[in-house]
Formats: sequence, structure tokens, C-alpha cells
Amino acid sequence: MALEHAILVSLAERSATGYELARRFDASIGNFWKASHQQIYKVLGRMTLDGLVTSEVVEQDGRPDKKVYAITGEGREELARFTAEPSTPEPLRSTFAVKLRALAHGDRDAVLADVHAKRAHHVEKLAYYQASAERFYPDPDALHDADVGPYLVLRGGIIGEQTQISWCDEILDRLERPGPR
Amino acid sequence: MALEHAILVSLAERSATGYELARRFDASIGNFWKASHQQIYKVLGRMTLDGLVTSEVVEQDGRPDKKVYAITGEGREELARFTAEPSTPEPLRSTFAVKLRALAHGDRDAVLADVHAKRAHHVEKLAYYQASAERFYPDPDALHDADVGPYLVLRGGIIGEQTQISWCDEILDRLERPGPR
DNA sequence: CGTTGCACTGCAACTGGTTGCATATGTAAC
DNA sequence: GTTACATATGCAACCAGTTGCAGTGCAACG
Repeated sequence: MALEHAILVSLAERSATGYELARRFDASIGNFWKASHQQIYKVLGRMTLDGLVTSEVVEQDGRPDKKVYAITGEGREELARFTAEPSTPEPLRSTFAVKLRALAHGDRDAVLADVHAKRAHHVEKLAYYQASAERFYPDPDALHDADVGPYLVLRGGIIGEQTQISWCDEILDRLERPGPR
Repeated sequence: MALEHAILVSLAERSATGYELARRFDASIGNFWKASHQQIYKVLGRMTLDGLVTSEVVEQDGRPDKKVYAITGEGREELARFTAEPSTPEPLRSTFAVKLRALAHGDRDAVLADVHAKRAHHVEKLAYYQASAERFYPDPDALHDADVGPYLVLRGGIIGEQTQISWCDEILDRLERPGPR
């Protein structure tokens, strides 16, 4: 149930509406945890009942009313409890690896095209992460305490994307090698 | 629904019982797709109805009867169709990253202990992957066609684990730096 | 002789997440 | 004027996967 905790982290950094949270889950938080707005509203409802967050309706003109959610003391406790809990190794699921493993039983050219697309995707994400790093943490040796975690997460994103690109290169190098086909 | 395809790949390599598949999903296939035996039996049932696999009951002495599953022509077609289909970027979900991001709101020492545990886990997996590579593909420049896919998947596992270890080292380097805490 | 462990299959209940749809309002572009 | 887009919230139906339980039978360990 880590979506709850991702929401708590996000609200601990700054209170927000469900809609804003959904956008954060498209960008910053979304770099390591994806969630749709439907899911977010659903979970926010349960979290309110559980006392982890509270909401306040704010009227706006020119726009629909919104509910601003804030983390509660209980929410902060839960978040601290979560960080203290030992984590279990995360089961990985890679559709791409399934496809690659199926190479000999399928369409080699199509897989190759897919690897190219995957590579381009990771190049784009890497550029985005690197831009974020330069923008938000230009001097990584002098970070505020509150920034250390987010910075290290971003670093993980960067080296992760670099690795994916290297993997694609290794695959392409082998599959596009002169001769076979 | 990639579990179906993971099962098809596995059965294309060799026919098996649900039980055997479950064990493969603990090891080789399980390196990139996890599934419990309950899930596997459930999906095998559906796949039989869909005509992707067939099963034959084999009596054994000293052991319970078993159902040996084999891929059908239709299953092979589906597998080929799957490899030809462009894949969408996989939404990632990392509980560890959520925790790391929550560093400032939680228990620093506990998170640190968790990073150490995570590092040890990846070191172990890396060793296992490297042993597999040496055992099954001692000469990567001379692979059978059928082995290229599996080999490249294993390579992805190896560089992925190395990256995770580097990430842990970077985190530890920063968090255990003299001075703080 | 009892316990543990492996081989083997499966159902039932639940949870987390996706997809599709509904609804309301204002602003900007065509 | 109409169409599209952004803001804003949410329900209902469905699907994939997890957890817990249940059962058979043989082999090995102590």
C-alpha cells in the first residue's frame, strides 16, 4: 500500500488538492510511483477516514470548488513508522524482458524497432532528470537536510536511465551486427 | 496481461506442469517476472479455455498425478503477435524510492539499515546472475539463435544489479559521511 | 512413530489498480 | 458559435495479483 505513503510524502512536502497530487504523480513523484487521479481520489477518501489526512473545501471563482488536503499528526506518525519498517525486495515485472526472451519465437525486426523506441524513451527521461538535477540541485555538496532524500532519488533515476540506455545499446549492438537476420 | 506471455515463452522453451512453472518463476523467468503458483494455475485454466495451451494428465507412482501443459499453435501465434506489438513504457513503482524520499520525515538510521540490506540483496543477486552467465553462456560470441534473447535478458539483470549497488553506495557515501547525525 | 518437507493442484476472499464514464465551469483558439 | 482544453471531483465495473486455506501422498529425519 505504498501509494498511501507516496501521498503522505507529497503532502508532507506541501498540502495539495487531489488534482494537484495527480499532476505531481505525472512528474516528480511519478518518477518512481505512478497513480491515476481516480486511484488518488479513492485513496484520499480512505485516508481521510483513517485520520491520516484532513481536507478543507476552498471556493474559487471562475473554477470549481476544490478540496485541499493536508497531512495530520497521525499521518506524520504513519510516515515515520513506514520509513522505519524494513522493506522487502521489490518483485520486478518487465514486459520488455519477457518480449526479449521471446525473441526467437517472434518477430525479430519488430523487437528491434521496440528496442529503438525504448532507447529513445530513456534518452528523453535521462535528459529530463539531468535538467531537474541542474535546476534544483546545482550544488549537490551543499543540500538542505530536506533535499537529501529527493536528490538521492533523482540520482537513482539518472543512473537507472543510463543503465537502460546501455542495455539497449548492447542489445542493438548484438542484434544489428552484420551477418545475421 | 504479460503473465500469459511469460508462461507462453516458458512453455515454448519446454512443456511443464503448473508446479514446474511455479519453480521457474522462482528462478530464471522469475528474474524478470514474479508469479505465485495460485496465479499460475488460475491463468493456465483461462489459457486452456482460450486454446493457447493444452494439458495432458500424467500418472506417476509415488507422486500425485500431474498435468503437463504444452503450448499450442494458437499459443505460438499469440506469442509472435505479442513480440510484434509495440510496448508502452513500463510504469515503475519503487517503495524504496518512496522511503528514501521520505528520509527527512522519518527515521534516518532505519533507512540507512535498509539501504545496507538492499545493497546486500543486490550483491547476492548479481553473484547469482554472473554465475548463471558463466555457466550457461561461457562464450557469448558464439550463441545459438535461441539463446540470444535469454542471454540479453541476463545481461540486463547483471547491469541492473550493478546499478542498484552503485546507487546504494552513493546513498551510503552521502548519508554516512562524517559529521551529521 | 511423528514431524518436516517436497511434489502437486486448486478455491475463496480480498486488495490495489485500470478503464470507462459522468459532471460542472471557465478560458482560449478556430 | 463551436470546439477544445484545463480545472476539479468522483463512481462503477472490471482485472490482475495476493493471502489464506485446503487437500493428497510419499520420503527422509530424528
